[in-house]
Amino acid sequence: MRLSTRGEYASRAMLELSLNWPRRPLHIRDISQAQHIPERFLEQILLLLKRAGYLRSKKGPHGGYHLARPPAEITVAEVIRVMDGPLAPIDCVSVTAHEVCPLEATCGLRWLWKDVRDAVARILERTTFADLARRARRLPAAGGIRKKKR
Amino acid sequence: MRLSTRGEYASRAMLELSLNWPRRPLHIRDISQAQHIPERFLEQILLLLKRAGYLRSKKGPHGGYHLARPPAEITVAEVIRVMDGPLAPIDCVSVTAHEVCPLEATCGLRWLWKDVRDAVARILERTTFADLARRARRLPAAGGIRKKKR
DNA sequence: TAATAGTCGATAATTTCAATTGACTAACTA
DNA sequence: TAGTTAGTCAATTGAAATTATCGACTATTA
Repeated sequence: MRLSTRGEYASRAMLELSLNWPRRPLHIRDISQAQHIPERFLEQILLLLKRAGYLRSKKGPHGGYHLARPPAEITVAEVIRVMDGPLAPIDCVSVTAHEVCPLEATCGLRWLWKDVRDAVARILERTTFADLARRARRLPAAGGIRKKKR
Repeated sequence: MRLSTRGEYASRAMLELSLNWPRRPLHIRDISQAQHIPERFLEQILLLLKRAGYLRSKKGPHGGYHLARPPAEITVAEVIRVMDGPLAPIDCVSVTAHEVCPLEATCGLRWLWKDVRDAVARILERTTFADLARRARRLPAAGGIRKKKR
């Protein structure tokens, strides 16, 4: 029942970008350092998020990534789905992947996995990156969310 | 956010054993055939469940596996934990794994993953195999058994 | 045009997962 | 007690997914 590292990195990166919103773009490197994500791996992740329409990018000096929409309009569920696919614990219960389950007896379990899927989806679909940013800012904030040195 | 095949097989096998409870033991082969689970793989799974105290076994003719406790006293959460470990989507939020997260900014996400973990745990901890068996029996049973005539 | 910074495809490294194997032990039954 | 049934166990293989890295490329800016 685990979230992939990709999914975790993606949500952390999106949060970092949301904390920065709507200021100038962030470099891959800045996000990487702030969130301790391997730079080249993060590069891939951001590219996927861009292709999926959640980020925009700019090349060259003063380039970088920024959100394509305000944080309040992006849910965690969307981001996780882009990175990891359906939220459902098994396919026969997925809204986005639906697969017909050939076993009768499995059906004794189907409603349960559906309950789980729904519970997870409910939480992740109602939580936006604005919610996350709001709560992140309120924290005692040790060390440095804001980091300006170069 | 996926359930492993192991976890799925284990819960199917436990359901099969619960449907049979408290009659005589089931052979690995019977469970394997009823639930379409590779026999030698199922063997491993049942052994783990036995070692964890959920099953008892008997060798020789008329041997097989049976539940160590009544289905009403075994939750799905327990079985999934035996097979796949903690229910939590990430470790820093797990009740059974516990890991200190070194990042401040991540904490902006921590509460969310905790909510997800709790939601999943709540469902899987309140659902017993007796619940599953009850609902499985009630199904129309498309392939094999016809509904009883009256 | 030099430096910056994202783009892209390929692939390497690692880990996890699913499954298989063979040799073994216990229990029953004829 | 011999023979068969059935679970036990450790080791390992194979495959797939995941995580991560690389190098060459393109766009942008000063």
